[in-house]
Amino acid sequence: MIHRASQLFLPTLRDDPADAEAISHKLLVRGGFIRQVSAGVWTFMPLGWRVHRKVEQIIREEMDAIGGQEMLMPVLTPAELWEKTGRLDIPEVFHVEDSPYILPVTHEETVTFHAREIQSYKQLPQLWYHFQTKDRDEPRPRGGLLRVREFIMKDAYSFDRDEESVKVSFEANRGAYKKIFERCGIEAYDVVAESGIMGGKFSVDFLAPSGSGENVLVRCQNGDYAADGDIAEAVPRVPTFPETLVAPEEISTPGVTTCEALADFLGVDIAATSKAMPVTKPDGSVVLALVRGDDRLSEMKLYDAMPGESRPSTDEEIRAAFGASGGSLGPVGFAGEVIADETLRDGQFVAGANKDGYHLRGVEAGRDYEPRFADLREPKEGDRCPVDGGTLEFLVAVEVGHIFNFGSFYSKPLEATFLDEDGQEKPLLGGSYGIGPGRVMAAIVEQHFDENGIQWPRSVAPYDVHLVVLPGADEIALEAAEALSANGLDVLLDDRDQRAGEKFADADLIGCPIRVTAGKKSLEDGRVDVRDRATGVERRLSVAELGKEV
RNA sequence: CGGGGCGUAGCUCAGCCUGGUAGAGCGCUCGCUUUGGGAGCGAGAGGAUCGCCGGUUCGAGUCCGGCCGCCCCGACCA
Repeated sequence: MIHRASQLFLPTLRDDPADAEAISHKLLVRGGFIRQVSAGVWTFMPLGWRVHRKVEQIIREEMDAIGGQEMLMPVLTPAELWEKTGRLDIPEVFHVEDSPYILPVTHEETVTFHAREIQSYKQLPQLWYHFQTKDRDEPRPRGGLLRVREFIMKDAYSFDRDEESVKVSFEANRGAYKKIFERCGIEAYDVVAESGIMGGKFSVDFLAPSGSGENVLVRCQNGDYAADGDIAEAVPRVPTFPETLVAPEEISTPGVTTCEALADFLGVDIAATSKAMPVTKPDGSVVLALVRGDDRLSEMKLYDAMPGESRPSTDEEIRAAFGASGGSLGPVGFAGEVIADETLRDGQFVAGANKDGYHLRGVEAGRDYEPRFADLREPKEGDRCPVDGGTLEFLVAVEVGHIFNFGSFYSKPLEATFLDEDGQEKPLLGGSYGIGPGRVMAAIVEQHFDENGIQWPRSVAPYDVHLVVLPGADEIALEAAEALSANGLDVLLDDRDQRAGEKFADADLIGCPIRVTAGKKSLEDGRVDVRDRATGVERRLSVAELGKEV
């Protein structure tokens, strides 16, 4: 197939758009792939839509390969369904004014509505999917296609009879996702996602390292460990402890309220200090979370250690519970519960004395206070791999896929049950598996570009070949285009009346994997120049060779 | 929702501090010369109620107030 650039709606831009920061945002806009309509709301222009559809097709093939059945569920969804599952109050849900409908963020309710037609274990398992628009009133769209308010998602849903079967479905989808990302040319890691907030259900994220993104991927340089930065377990360095004391010793630390200042003031390793973070539970009780002075408290992990709605304590609550202000708080003498990070299990630390302007040296867990231990710290640069002690890398990443085991969360309220072999009526066990092709596009660009533009992997490129026609070479260019097209390749024939430099610049920007140039040199020797976009390697081939070799 | 920034031509921006009748480059049209990495010369068209509303002033793109939109950081994120 041949498309003439002179007839396409393909507005490329010489300058970066003023409001773009992320590479993928800049290049996709400049290359004429996408345009913004309003914050987080985007149009895919002809070129962008071609890429989107290629990504879709890869996803479709891999879903079909594991037995997925494509269907299409509507966007408009009765709010009633969501009322039953308790998701109507999710703030991101768009409500349609003066109507009983909502615009859903995903389709679990709708798919479970249909799953009610499953009657017997004999019909299980099922795997259904569709590509459909999702609307989410995101508080903050950002980064071009990286986070948007409306997008097309491939969401798949599995239904199974028991946990064992759920596992099989889940792993099948995980495998399909790996193939999808591989085929799209994306380096992605499947990592266990934060599960605490979802009440123990299991989910896996696929994180693609990227120049910009909202997630942090923690990865061992030896390749044996990868995790979401929110919940990664990493091995912190061992502190240098001062001389051991038989009992805590009070010291005056006037005006010292941060661990950094404390370590400086006392001349001790900051890792040998402890940091107290009081939180208040719904019943009003104050719990003290304790981490090492050089660590940050992970809210996610604290939630895991102490489920329920807690929040940082107010100044008044702190004063009442400790008799001191923030900056001088510590576990010794505190009457409430203390949850201490594992790093505080051994050794003696400097802690707040619960007396403004004073700290205690030589505070030891188990001797001076009785904590409950938990993993509470945020992993950080310099930590070691929990598997082999190797160096950990912290990479900004984009979440390109999320697979989720939700059990009977939806089937129970929506009464989607089946009759099992033992004659018992049981709720279907579900899983959901999402990928946003638009975000995948952005991630591909984030991983494949240079200073001149995008370098699409062949599998998703808008066209296989960008054929640059220079003056006088129209005839041989057309022959070349037809030879390539006859070979099953999609050709962008740049027949615009523009200078060579501009055409080359556009070709680099748009990023088709192969560029063919027909120009003066072709007229001399009857051949064309074939250049690989990614490597820059160029060779001269006859039209006949083109058909065979490209 | 908190913090910061921005809003002037299709695009990228200057002008605002210090108020006085709106600018540049790119783009667009035509011609000639050029033509293998964003050309040169000439001619030309069109183009911004300076985001909106209000205020101050003889006079507001410029100063003041309010609002809206967009971007970035944070919070949030099925």
